[in-house]
Amino acid sequence: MAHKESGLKGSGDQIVSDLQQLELIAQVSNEAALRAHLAEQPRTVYCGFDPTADSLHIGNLVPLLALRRFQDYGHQPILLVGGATGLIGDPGGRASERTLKPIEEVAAFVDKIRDQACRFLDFECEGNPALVVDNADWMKGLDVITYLRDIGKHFSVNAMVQKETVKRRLEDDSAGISYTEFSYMILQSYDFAVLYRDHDCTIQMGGSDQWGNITSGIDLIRRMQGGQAHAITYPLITKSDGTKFGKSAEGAVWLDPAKTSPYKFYQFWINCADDDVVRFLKIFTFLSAADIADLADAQQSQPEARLAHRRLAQEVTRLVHGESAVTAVERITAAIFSNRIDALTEQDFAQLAQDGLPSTHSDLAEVGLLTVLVESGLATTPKGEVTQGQAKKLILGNSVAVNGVKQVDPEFKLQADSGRYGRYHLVQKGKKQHHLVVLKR
RNA sequence: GGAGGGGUUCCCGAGCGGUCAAAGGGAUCAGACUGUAAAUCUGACGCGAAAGCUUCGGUGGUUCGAAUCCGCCCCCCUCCA
Repeated sequence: MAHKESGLKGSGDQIVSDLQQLELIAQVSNEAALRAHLAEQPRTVYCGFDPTADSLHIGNLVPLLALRRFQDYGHQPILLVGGATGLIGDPGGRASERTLKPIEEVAAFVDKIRDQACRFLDFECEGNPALVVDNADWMKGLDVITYLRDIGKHFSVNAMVQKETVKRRLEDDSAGISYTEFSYMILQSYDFAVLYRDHDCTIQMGGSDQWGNITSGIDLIRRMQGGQAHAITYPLITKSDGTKFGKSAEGAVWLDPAKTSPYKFYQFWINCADDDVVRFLKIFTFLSAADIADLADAQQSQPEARLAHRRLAQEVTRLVHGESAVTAVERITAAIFSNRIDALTEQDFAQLAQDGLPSTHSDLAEVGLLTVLVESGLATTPKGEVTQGQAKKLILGNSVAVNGVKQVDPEFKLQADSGRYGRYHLVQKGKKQHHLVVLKR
């Protein structure tokens, strides 16, 4: 993903002010020192991503976009994939011990995550091309004696126990922490030290829950190499209603279109709360401060127009899935939420399925509504199972519409000739979930 | 290895021989109101149309009857060694 005009975006420490304005800085090791450091010459910044799943999710966009902002100011970003640390598990941000994943599985995750993350940075540009590294490269060969003598010796358990992430687990009566996870901090610190040594990387960025790990990396660099490094953390993204950010009904919102369709992805953003939209525009888009201020005004003066929401959804979807996905997804959205269903042409229907609206094609000319709800997965219980009972409840609860008409009869059948253009049925559950059923004509 | 405290439905958390499919809260889904928002109110929330069936770490008992009592096993936490 190219994004030229980098490098000349003002003096090197302007990035700090920018991030501050965007509410993207939770803590900084020493602001004055960091600013001086950045202003002096282009620097190298890194952020780590542990392979905990086969895709990144929207929470990972925060550091990814922040790295790109650094790159736009002429600094070099390093993207570290935790092929090794992912095998250990970070105790941070977790109330209890992780289940270790099989080694092969993590290796597969590493590949996917590397590919995904790369799209957000520029690897070709002059001067400060991004770099991807995998900490398995230097951890795999590390033997225990070296680990304990050369690295472990620099860590005081007394200090480690004081770190927030560890402390919380020690104080929790029901959790505790294994030696494995306890050691995570050492590994992450060592990463920083290796990057400092090999790439002159002097800044590490991470979530505010990484603060302890990052600062202990700074300490390690001072002890092993006598160097001075810096830390920047971003706040963990919260939602105004206090629920966890990044979760939708089906769980996390993934960047992988196979796991979260661009349509759902777009819908996630357009559905965010009013109180969050401006903040999200700052964090998840590259819009200028002026544009964001305009959108904020619009949001204030005519909230029902949802201009800010729409722009947010467009921008983020474009960033992650590209321009054509935005077009496709907006076509679906317009059809479903703005137009009337009877205004859709036959081509429109055909296009909906292509654009990524969930759909099924059936060989039958008739199919029961219950069956449709079950097979489409719309009849998901609060627990996450798909059952016929749930389908019936939904129908009886006045929650299901076919081609815009509510159906309250559980025995209702979709028939080809009663559908639009002799085959299309748009089945709707609640206000926001749709499924297109195409029958045999 | 020893002593003590725990493992309950998606999560937290009550229950401690029948009235328990299991209080309460959260999350989730739906309905109403709206703006594809928030807040609020209502309903649903193990499976099943129902009879009924399957749940309270596992297993074997005691009992007419167990999430609740007993034995053994597994796992977690704290302290001691």
